[in-house]
Amino acid sequence: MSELPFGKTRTTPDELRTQIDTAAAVRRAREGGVSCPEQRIDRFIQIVPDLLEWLENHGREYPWRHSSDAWEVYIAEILLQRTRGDAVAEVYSAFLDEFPDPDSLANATEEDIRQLVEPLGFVNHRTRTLKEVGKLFSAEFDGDVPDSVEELKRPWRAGEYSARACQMFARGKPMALVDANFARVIGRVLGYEMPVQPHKSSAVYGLLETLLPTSPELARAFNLAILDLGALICTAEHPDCKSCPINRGCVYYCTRMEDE
DNA sequence: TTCCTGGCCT
DNA sequence: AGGCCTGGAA
Repeated sequence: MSELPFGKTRTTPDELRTQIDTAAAVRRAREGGVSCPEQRIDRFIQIVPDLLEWLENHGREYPWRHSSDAWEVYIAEILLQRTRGDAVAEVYSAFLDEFPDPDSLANATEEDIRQLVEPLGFVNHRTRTLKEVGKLFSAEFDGDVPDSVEELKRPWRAGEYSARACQMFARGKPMALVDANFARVIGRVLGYEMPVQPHKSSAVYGLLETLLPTSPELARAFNLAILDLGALICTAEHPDCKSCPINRGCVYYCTRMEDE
């Protein structure tokens, strides 16, 4: 097991082509309204190594990224739902300190939980979810974290993204992740027409599945890189395209330059 | 007002 | 699949 927080950040287009079904990606891209999809996907594969190198130098160092413990990662994913990483980092160690395993969470009072997640918002939601997580894992999984997406999704408000992220980042199982960041970044880079709710679109999941490298270490780096690029550079408003490590391969950037 | 490593309800 | 919601922060 590698201890590198970002996974494998050194790769080449040739290595990626052995791990990515290019023809399938082109098909998916075309379905999403991408013009010249063959060239777009080829261009994308060429800039991925730059993206991963950028991650190596600029990626965010959060404690949950240094952990391969399923409980620590799963808790992080729950706390991170629609919440900034920096905010979660403020309460994360205190939370794990008090609730180091499902049993301790199962035995906690709502007030104990509420107090710890207070600064994050979604307080009622999160308190209920965490309580359910503790009780369910404690009662039905012998105090362990289950090892399948379906089982990880059982607690109320533990959904597709959180479950898949846990399997990806804790268990090293390559998983396509779709949230607002992935949709925005991929949509801009490829010129893909994103639906209103990308995270519930099977077409978007399909596209990300085909683009995801098959090796766990590259898949990890790929996912973290897009996540951090979306948070730090390719932001919803006023993206910092000039600083973007992959602007040379980005439809959004190139279109923008032509307009100016 | 919008955004943040979405998910639930109908 | 579409609508809607939760809260602190920018």
